[in-house]
Formats: sequence, structure tokens, C-alpha cells
Amino acid sequence: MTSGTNLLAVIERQRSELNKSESKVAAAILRNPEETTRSSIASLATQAGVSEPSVNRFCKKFGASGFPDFKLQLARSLASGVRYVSRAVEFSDDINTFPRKLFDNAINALMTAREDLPLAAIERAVDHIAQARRVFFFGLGTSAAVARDAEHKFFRFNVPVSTHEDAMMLRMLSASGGVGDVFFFISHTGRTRLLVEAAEIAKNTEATVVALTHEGSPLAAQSHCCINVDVEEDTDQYLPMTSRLVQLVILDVLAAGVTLRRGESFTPYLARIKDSLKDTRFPPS
Amino acid sequence: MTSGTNLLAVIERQRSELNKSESKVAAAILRNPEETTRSSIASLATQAGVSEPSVNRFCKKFGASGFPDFKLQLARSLASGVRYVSRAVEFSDDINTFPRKLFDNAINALMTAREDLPLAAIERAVDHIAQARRVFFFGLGTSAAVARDAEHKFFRFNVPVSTHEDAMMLRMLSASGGVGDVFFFISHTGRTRLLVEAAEIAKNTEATVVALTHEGSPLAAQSHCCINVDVEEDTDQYLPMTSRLVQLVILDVLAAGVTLRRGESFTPYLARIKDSLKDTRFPPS
DNA sequence: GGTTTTACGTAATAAAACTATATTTATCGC
DNA sequence: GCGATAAATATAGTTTTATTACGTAAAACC
Repeated sequence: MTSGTNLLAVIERQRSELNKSESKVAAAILRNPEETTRSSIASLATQAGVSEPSVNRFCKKFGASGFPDFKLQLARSLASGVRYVSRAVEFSDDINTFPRKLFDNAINALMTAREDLPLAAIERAVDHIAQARRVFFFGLGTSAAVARDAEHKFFRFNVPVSTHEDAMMLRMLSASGGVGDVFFFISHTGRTRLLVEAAEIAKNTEATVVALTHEGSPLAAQSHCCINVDVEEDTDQYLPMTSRLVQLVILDVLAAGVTLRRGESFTPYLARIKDSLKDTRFPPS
Repeated sequence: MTSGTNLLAVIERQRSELNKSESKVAAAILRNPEETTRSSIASLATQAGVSEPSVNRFCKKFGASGFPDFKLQLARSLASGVRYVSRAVEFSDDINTFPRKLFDNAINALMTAREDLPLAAIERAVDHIAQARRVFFFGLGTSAAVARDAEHKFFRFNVPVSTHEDAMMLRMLSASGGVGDVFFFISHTGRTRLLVEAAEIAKNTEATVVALTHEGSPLAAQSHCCINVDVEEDTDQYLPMTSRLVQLVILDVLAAGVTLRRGESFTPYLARIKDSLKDTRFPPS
């Protein structure tokens, strides 16, 4: 797939090593990449102040078979959505740049995660949850919000679900585990002591420990079933952002998986839950 | 702009309403979209078993100016990565299809939102929060988890932040509003009675009401500053999914905005908070 | 069953891209 | 600093590709 390398970024990077007419072409393209995808070789040549064959040579230099192919790749790299090369928000950013960067990062993280989904682990996790007697979602910090979100989803499946943030409760509940209980631990790093210790306690019972965390982490080691999410979080950024989004979507996947497992006859039940909210809302105008 | 809608999806959706030669073309394209972006109008016509003008007409029917433009749009929609058209999960889906669908939906929602960010409202919301004396994040149901996530972000800015889900607390706290207080309401529909009523109460105080919700909703009407997020949530789906992701990223944007407002000298402070967690983790192996 | 409308293809035209070749510009040796 | 050679760039012609205009066939309607 071409999505790996961004043509626009490649051009910008090599810009200093280009000769006269080539750099004219590069400048014309970078000045307005979007327009370039729509223009003919003739008009780009005019814009750049060079001849048509020069543009053609330029295209071939960057790996395209010709100008049309070049435009195609350019369109792709524009659509892949990640325009900024340096993705971290900087203090020089203004309102027109940093919101976009953050969205780009989020999209990028989801796209990356999508390419390499741990389907086998997901399937096993769905099995465990679908058959569970009780399900506990445990997370701390940012992951607590994720756990809360999971609770709001999974209670619909006719299984007692709960979330807890109290460190003592985590330990005690973990110790209370029995056959059919699922302890679902959520952690980006997989290194949070309180969580890992609780997982260890739960693992020593008859319960099943599922982890949504980083591959090879201490938490992963304490789980029967680990769903790996290795989102590289920009560590310069002081606020965790992208990893929790991936976690949330993975939990959506699990919820959908359980729904499918329940079968079509389950739909009216879900509808009933949804309908129960009707009277709490202002009617649509 | 074309980036909003996915061409491939549009073709598949309208497939049943196409006439003979058009559907032949559609079939040929859908059979191998990637190859189509590289082929000439003549070869696609041959592949589909129709004449060249038929292909051309097909392209124009789908909003392109001609065949080259069509290929460009197709390339774009392939790069954006969202291939599945019928985006709703169906009971016939298996592990190889539905997780991808859900990720596609999530990515799609973020990409759509990115194209139309309410920057002005975001900027004003950042102003309000950056200068706030207290900030309350209120949300119910799924939005409660979002509010919780926001709490975990915004406490870092040296401003007292809190979240509540108790309906009585919402009302009483809203009534307690004064100058410098920001009440931040989060709701996908903007129609939840408890929330709208609390917003109304808060608006009658000296406090500022910010809403992250649907444009034109009752909640939006009760706010001084409304950040519109109009994500179309697939209503057939019984679990809300994409809207909260967009909400979360918008909150990331707000947090980043406040950080930028605080200036570079604020970074050590954020670092200190981050460092405080060091001892709670197992060291990296 | 005839008429009108729509769909589709043929062929001509126009546009765009590419290639071969000529010209200019730069580089190096003397 | 001048000529020779090599590199870079442009011109013009050729080929490929796409579009338009028009005519015929099929379908829908009366």
C-alpha cells in the first residue's frame, strides 16, 4: 500500500537537493497541492515557469510512472488526511492549525490500529464476556473514563457490570472472583501497580482476567486474554489522547461482538432499553 | 468538497438504481477499485463491456467533471481507507468484517468533523475555560464518561474542575453559579431534559454556560457558547459510538487550546503532574 | 402499434501527455 | 579564458487518452 509514505512529505524533504527547474516545480506543487491534483501538466508547467517535459521528469523522479500517476499519488497523500509532518502541537500553533493536528493524530491512530487488529484476542474476549456471570471493568486515570464508557455499553447485555476506581475495592473485588466472573483491566501502559496487583489477585481465583493494554506489559502477563493496543502516544504531549480513542473503539467492537453472539432475537431487548430514554428527552422539533 | 463523502460508498449505495450499462461500469469498478485508478477510460470500458462514453457519463453522474477527475476522487476515497459502505454492523457479519466496519465508522466520523470544525466557538470556549474560577463538566449516560475524561484533562490547568451525574446535584450546582464559573454541558442529542433544565438554571446565574452538543438543540439554546458537533449517529445501531469520539477529540482540542493560552512557561507544571505518577508504575523493562 | 423518451454506441474532435530531438546552460580540461 | 563535453531544459511532433456530437436502438408511454 502507498499509504505508508506521504508524497507531499517526501517532496518537502528532498526540496533542497533539487536542481533549478525541479525546485520550481516542487514550489508550485507545494504552493497548492490540492489544485495540482486537478490541473493538467501544461498548466502546472506554466505555474512553475518550466516546460512540460520538466514536469514529467519531476514526476518520474518521485517514483510515478508519469504525470497522471503522480497526481493520483498526490491525491492519495492529501486524502490520507495527515497533512502536517510534525504532528505534535507547538506553542507557535494557532486556532487554524492545532485543532486539525489533533484530529489528524486521532484519525491516524485509529487507522494504524485498524490495520493490525488482534482479532483472535477480540474473539476470545467476546466469548468470555458473552458467557460471563459478572463483568468488572477496571481502569485508573484516563482509563477510568474508558471503563465507565464500557459500563454504559455492556450493562445492556443482561450481565451485571460494574466499574470501580477505589484501589481497595479493586483488590477486594478481584479477590472475590469466581467461575464465570470476568475482570476486564484497561491500561495504556500496562504498568500501573494498583491495576497489575489487582489483576494478579484476580488471576489467582477461578475468574477470567482480560486486559486491554500494551503488548508484553506486566498487566498483559497477568491476563488470560490480552487485547494488545500499541498506540504510540506522543510522549512530549502531556495529555494522553489517542490511546483511549483506540481503546474505546475496541470496546465498541467487543460490544458489537457480544450483540452478534446474542443473535437477532436480542434486538427487541436493546430497543426496549433505548426506548426507555424517550420520556427523558425533549421531542424533536 | 469531496472529502466528506466516500465515492466508493456512494457508488455501492446507488448500485440498485443504476441502468444496465451503468451498473456494468459500477461492477467493474467495485471489482477492483485500486486498478481502476490506474487504468484508462478505454480499458475500463472494455473491462465493463461498455463503450467509452458510457463510462464518461457514469463519471459525470457521480459528480466528477470527467474520467480523470473521477479517478482522482476514487483514489482519494481509497486512501481515506473507509471501504465498507453499508456501515451498520449486520448479523451476518463475522469477526473479519464487523471490527473493521466499526473502525471505519469512527474514522469517518472524525474525518467528517475535521472538515467542519467550529473554530470560532472553540476559541471562545477556550477563553472561558482559561479564565474560569471553577469548571463543571456535566453529562449523562455515555456523555458522563466523556465528562469524566474531560475532568481528567482539565484539572491540570490549575482550575477546580468537577463532574457530577446526580440529577439533584446538577440542579443545585447550576444554581450556585457565579461570575467566573463555567458550566460545560455535554450531550449528543441536546434534548436530555435533566441537562437542559440544569443549563437553564445555570444560565440564569452570572455563570457562563458552554455546550458541546447538536446545533439548534434545546441545550444549545440555553448556552452562551455552543460548540456544534453534528455527527450523524446511525440510529439503527443501539449503542451510541461515533459521537462521543468526536466529543472527546474536541475536548482534547480545548485542552490544547488552554495549554497554548497558558504559554510555554506552563510546561514544567504539566511535567510535574505527569512525573507524580512515576512511582505508581512498574519501571519499563 | 405508433410515438416519444431514454439509453447506448460510433466516429470525429479535442485535449493531454509523452518522446525524440534540438538548444541552451553549466562544467571541466587545457 | 576558450573550447569541448556533459547536463539540463525546451521545442515540436507523435501518441495516447478523453470528450463531444450525433445517430441508432431499445424501452416506456400513450
